[in-house]
Amino acid sequence: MFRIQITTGGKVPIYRQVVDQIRSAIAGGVLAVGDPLPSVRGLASELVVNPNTIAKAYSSLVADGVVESQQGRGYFVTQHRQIYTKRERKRRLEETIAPLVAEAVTLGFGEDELIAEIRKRFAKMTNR
Amino acid sequence: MFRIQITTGGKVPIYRQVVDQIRSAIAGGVLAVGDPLPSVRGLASELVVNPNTIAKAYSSLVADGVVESQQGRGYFVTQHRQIYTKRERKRRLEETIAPLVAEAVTLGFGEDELIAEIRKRFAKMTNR
Amino acid sequence: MFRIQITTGGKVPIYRQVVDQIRSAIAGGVLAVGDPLPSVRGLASELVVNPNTIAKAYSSLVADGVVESQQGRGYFVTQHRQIYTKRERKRRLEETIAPLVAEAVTLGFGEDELIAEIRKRFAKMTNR
Amino acid sequence: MFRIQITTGGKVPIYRQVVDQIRSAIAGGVLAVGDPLPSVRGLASELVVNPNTIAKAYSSLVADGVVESQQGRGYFVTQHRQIYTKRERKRRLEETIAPLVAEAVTLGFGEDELIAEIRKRFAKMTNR
DNA sequence: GTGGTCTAGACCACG
DNA sequence: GTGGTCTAGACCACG
Repeated sequence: MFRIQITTGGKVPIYRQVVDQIRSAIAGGVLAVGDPLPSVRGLASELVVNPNTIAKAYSSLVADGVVESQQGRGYFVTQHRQIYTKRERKRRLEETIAPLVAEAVTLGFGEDELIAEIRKRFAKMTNR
Repeated sequence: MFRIQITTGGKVPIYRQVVDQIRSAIAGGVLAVGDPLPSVRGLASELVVNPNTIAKAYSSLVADGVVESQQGRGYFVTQHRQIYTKRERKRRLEETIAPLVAEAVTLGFGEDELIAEIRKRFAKMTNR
Repeated sequence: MFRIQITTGGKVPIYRQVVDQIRSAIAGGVLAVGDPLPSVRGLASELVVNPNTIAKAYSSLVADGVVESQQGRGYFVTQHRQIYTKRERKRRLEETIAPLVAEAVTLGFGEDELIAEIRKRFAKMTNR
Repeated sequence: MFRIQITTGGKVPIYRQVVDQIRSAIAGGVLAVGDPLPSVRGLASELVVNPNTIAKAYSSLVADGVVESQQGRGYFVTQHRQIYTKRERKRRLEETIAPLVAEAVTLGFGEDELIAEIRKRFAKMTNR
């Protein structure tokens, strides 16, 4: 079953977490084309956050063409198209990796430990 | 020679970029224990940013125990002590990993591709 | 009710006074887990100082893990986790004790007098 | 024997450490009235600090009437007089204690642990 | 309304 | 010359 989980108090804003997790769910096949998203109010009350926050996340997904709004029925997953060129995707990935590796080394973790933690994170994502 | 480069207009704040790059330089051995950091004012004028922004970055490095400030002399790389508990270090690593994995998946990268990129990053760091 | 009071013109910086008083309030139970801190702007205008000064104080409390910032909502007292290693905690305590003892001796107080005053301070904290 | 020890990288400036330790030595009887202080240059080279820093510390002691300069011979301990009223001394002590106790509690130390550390600090001072 | 980042600039302490 | 603190004020992101 598809569940969104957020953490508060960290640096990542709630709406970003919602966006990222829905994208991940689509990319991972947990949400298929045509599937409905949870309702804005339902999800907001479940996560105990402001409905505006969920609405903002969904709007951002609509703007990116990942989901569409059907008047009065809710939000649904659309065909997800790759937007960036391969080169651009790689550049963005490398840009994100560099600070992570620096942080991990600062915290005293080695290459293999970091990778083990990343595999755990992936496992957690697909299990959900 | 050790140079810091920043990009403005993106979502990563300037002070964060400075922190990340100095951490990378230390992790990669470009900056060794006892080495001075560029002076706050010098770096600020070189990067054309406000000295307060650099001061904020340096303070954050001091809080993590990787550099220290010597009254009236400047900032220096310290002998790296582990100051956080194992639990806290793990919490921080997970907090950093979660958004990265979400971003990678959003960009269409799978687990193995991400890990390959991370290994490349480690290799690049130690080669230099 | 919880009030912060500062003095200017002394050697203790304003942001330090704010940090110390909030710590005392938490240590003494005046502020409990989950309680909000005064808003940055609200406290700044109440104390007639710049909001940046309060923000600096609050950031320092976040770094020590005693409060957390919730995006767009404010700062809240967290469940207190021990984030530093035993060695680091001891190092910090010694660093704080050394100047205190020097000051006490300079003021003409002996070991037992100082300790009596410290016990009084603890008693005052828990009584409130 | 009388030895001054300083730590760099902390928040307490070097000249303050020198001043405090000399005052403590006098208060503790390690330095008696008429005893000479180490020479400015000698102490500076021993501590590997700028001679101006030592000169500044000694000037501050002269200004407070704790030591006196004898032209061409050096600095000597004079009769130390209490400057503050009892009430003022106590007020200053309490002012210093409050943040220490808050810090100790934040770090997870209890009353007895803090006091044990303070006794250790006193022991270290008199042994030296 | 809440915090987060940044600039421009001042004044001071320390070495 | 070096960092440390603080002000005044702007603009933006988040909820």
